[in-house]
Amino acid sequence: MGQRTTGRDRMITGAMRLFREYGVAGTSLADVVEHSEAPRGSIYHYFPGGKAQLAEEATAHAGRLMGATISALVAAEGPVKALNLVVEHFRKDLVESDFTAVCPVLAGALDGGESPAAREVAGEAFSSWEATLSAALWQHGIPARRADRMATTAISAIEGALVLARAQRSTRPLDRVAEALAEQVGALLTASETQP
Amino acid sequence: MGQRTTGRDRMITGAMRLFREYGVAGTSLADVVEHSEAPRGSIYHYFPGGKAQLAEEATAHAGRLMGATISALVAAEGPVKALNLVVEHFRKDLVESDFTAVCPVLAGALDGGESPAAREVAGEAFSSWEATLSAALWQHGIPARRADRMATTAISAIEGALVLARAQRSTRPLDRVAEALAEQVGALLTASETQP
Amino acid sequence: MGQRTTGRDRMITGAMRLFREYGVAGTSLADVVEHSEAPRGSIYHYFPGGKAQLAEEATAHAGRLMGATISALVAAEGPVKALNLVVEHFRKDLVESDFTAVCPVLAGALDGGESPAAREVAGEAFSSWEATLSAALWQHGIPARRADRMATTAISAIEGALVLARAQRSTRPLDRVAEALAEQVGALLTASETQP
Amino acid sequence: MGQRTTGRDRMITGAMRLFREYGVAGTSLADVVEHSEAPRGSIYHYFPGGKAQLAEEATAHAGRLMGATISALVAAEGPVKALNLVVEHFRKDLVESDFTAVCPVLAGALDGGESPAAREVAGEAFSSWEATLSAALWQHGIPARRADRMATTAISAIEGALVLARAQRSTRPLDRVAEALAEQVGALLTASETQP
DNA sequence: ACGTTCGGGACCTCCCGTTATT
DNA sequence: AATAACGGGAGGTCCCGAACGT
Repeated sequence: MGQRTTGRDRMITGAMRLFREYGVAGTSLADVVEHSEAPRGSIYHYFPGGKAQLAEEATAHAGRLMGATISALVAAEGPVKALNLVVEHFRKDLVESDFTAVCPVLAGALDGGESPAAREVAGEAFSSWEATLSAALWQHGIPARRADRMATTAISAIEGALVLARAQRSTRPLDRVAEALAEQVGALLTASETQP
Repeated sequence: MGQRTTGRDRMITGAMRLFREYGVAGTSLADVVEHSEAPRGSIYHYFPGGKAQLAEEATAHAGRLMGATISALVAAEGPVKALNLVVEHFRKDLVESDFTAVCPVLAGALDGGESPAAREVAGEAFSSWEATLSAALWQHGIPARRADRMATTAISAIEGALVLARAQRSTRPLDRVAEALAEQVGALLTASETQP
Repeated sequence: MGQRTTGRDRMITGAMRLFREYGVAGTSLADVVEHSEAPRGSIYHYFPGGKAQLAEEATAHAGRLMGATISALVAAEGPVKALNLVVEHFRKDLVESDFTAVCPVLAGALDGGESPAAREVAGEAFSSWEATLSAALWQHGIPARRADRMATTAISAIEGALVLARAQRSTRPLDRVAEALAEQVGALLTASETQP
Repeated sequence: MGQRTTGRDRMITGAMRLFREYGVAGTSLADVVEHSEAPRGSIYHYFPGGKAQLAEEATAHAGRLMGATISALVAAEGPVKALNLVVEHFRKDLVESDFTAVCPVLAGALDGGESPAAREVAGEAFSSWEATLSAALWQHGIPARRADRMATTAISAIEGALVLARAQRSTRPLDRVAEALAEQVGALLTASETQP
């Protein structure tokens, strides 16, 4: 804490921001150093693994960030409201970037062969999100199997809606998915309360 | 009729195949010509717009293909089974490619600035799929607003599940989403039947 | 006479126009067919020798055109006024093209190895112009040796002034050369009259 | 001091040498790196502006070089002999290159749109040469207006004669222009001495 | 340690010439 | 005969990784 932002950190966050807009393959290291205001030659010093390592760490970082957010939100607000706020978070980034920024973890997941590790950590991030969400649903009385299905579907639908929203340059997919998820999760919750 | 596959066609399908595995930016035109067994120098002849045009046409082609499939399936099998078969279709490609191939339209939607047109046609493809699905749901008695939500959510969830499945190297996300969609759509349909 | 302009002619004149602005190497055959409104595939039919032949013929054509102009002018107006009108001619093209068009023959002379023939015909064109001018000066009483020097210098100075004018985006070099030539040739003529 | 020739310098001088023989458009960067024995990938490092910047710097370098030569010669030898030596200089390069090498600044001036900056610096180089020469003539008593005319004409005639000499594969145009310029400038000087 | 300078390679563009059509 | 479809090849851009100097 209180740790000043080092060049390495700036590179990771800068890369994250670029990856979610242009993808990993669509982002050059020159772009990263420019948007990070970091010296050109430092990248190999900080990331001996090169672009692959940078992609991996940026994906992992983004995965942890969003994972922490989800955990905090479900604990504080419950799963229904948490999902809404997560969607809200992505929608904000999307709109502010003029419908280009999707999700850095999605970018890592779709990296084409350059960084198998990035794909792997993306998978782990998604798994973690699913687990957090499923656990919260289960704690609200939803059977485990059904909670797993709902959690995976929610994460998938949000990530997918981001892609649709980017393509259509509209928040409509995101809005609709948010409504549908709220309705479906709400239905599951009321059902679990009436038959304990 | 009986029109033999021309170099141009082979390039589009080859590009489609590569784009869904490596993304647009992650695919080089050299790769395309190699996998298409098409002449190196003909790209510019067939696609004066270069890679951007190729990405646009490949995305459009994939969008129309899947659109036609969805239309046929919902007409023949009804929305619930249609969704299951669509998932089946994507799952097959995914597994056969060792968990790398997602959806060409998704690749076009995420193309980073190189081809705005590809993103646009991806958006149109998604819209068309949503419309087809929503119409089918509406014809089965589901209110329009709810049908729209469900259609968008279904497409989003499937596309998103593909990304999760690729990242986790597992069909589990796809399976779970398929089950959840079947359940949710089924619930809507039975509800609409009981209150005509 | 009355001969309609054929595709071949349009190509030569179009090439001439482009060569004097962008040079031979800087002009693509695609540009030529575009500015000539001639079909793409015709170029090899009309000019089996390809770009080299086109450059040669365009240079030759331009050389003959200007040669005829010089001949006519010196015959009708005498060498002093003829030189002025020749400069006038080049200046008009230069200004109308926003200081880009120099002389097609100069372009042919500077063609880099692509077409040795173009360089050769450029040399012949220059020789012809020099001869015409020298003969005219001699006929006005100037000694042969001095007439040759003057003719070569005049042609050289005009061609060089075109380059300077293009680089400086100004007609000043052309204007100064015109004045200097008029003065020098005038001096030679008056000198020859006084001591026959 | 004693600074060894770096890759960048070798590239500029190599480019200069090629440009004056094949023109800017007729010279490929591959040729430059080959004749410079410089690494292939360093071009963009040394010249971020690419070929345009290389053309600009090569033209500027050549312009300064010849400008310094002219200055030194007129100071040491006077304008008449200076012009003769300048011609000598160009003639040497021309003959040694088997009548292909003209003047790098002329090449920059004729660059077709690829590098507007090269054309501009060529214009400045010519202006500088003109100014130096005109000043020298004025210092020898020739009226300013006439000195300007003579200077511009001399530069133009030499540059033009180079083109004629290249086209005709002969030094004759250069020789004639040298004689004519010597005669004309000599006449002006004697005239200015007799009427102080 | 840290950062600049440098090197090979591969990307996309597109040009020129030839081969099939009409 | 005249044109369009097509092929190989090279050009310029620029990227990523390593070597060097500070």
